[in-house]
Amino acid sequence: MKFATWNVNSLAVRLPQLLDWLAANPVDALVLQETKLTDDKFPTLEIGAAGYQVQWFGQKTYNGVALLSRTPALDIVKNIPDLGDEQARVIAGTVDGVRVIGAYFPNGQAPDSEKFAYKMGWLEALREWVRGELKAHERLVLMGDFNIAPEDRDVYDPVAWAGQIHCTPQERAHFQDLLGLGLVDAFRLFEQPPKSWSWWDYRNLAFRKNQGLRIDHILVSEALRPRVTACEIDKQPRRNERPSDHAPVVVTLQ
DNA sequence: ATGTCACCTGGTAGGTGA
Repeated sequence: MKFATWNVNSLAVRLPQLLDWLAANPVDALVLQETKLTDDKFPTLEIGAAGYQVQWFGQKTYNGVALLSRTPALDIVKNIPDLGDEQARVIAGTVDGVRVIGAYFPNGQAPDSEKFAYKMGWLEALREWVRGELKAHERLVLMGDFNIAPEDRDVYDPVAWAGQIHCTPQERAHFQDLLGLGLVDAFRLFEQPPKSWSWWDYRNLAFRKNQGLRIDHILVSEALRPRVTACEIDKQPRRNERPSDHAPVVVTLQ
């Protein structure tokens, strides 16, 4: 069984690449972030023709998430219950007995900004909601664009990025809080190439120079951990002519 | 290199968010 996450940065632009990727990587479930589509514009027919069920939750211009799966996803939840978030950032469903949560964490802009305060509140609400989800679902996967680089080895220049957005102690503490609920970073269960990133800025020739961050993650519950046999970042789509700035991350389970 | 992309409004450019 394979699950994956990908921030596509506009599904309207990236749909052909998504269909190509799914044809080459027929995962069992895939969560998308930054679809940037209102619900009436979601390409259900094309994704259905590719052999996937899909649940989606979007808004105008910003954010937007989706959950694609081979088998129908059950018990769908959109956004963190009771948070009252106006931004479309979370979609969850149960796929083949696994609770799958796909999330587009707030960017946070800068540590002294209002957007950072929003990010902190959102992270706290997510943690408390996921705590309950784990009680209800022993087999759980939380994946998406976390907009957090958990450790210095997840940053191409940790000195330059120290204290900057994605790398602040507050964000990293929240990441550790999620692990503390009984989740594990699937990527770090395995030996990985050094300088493994999931996002490269469009600017500054960052991809060509491999200057990136690892901010897209797949966390699995303790019950799933023994079943994880691989976790990889697929850089191939980032080499496309008109790529998303993020690469997909894929986890394989027995 | 100060090097981009996607979206909006309101237009043949500027602002925002990432």
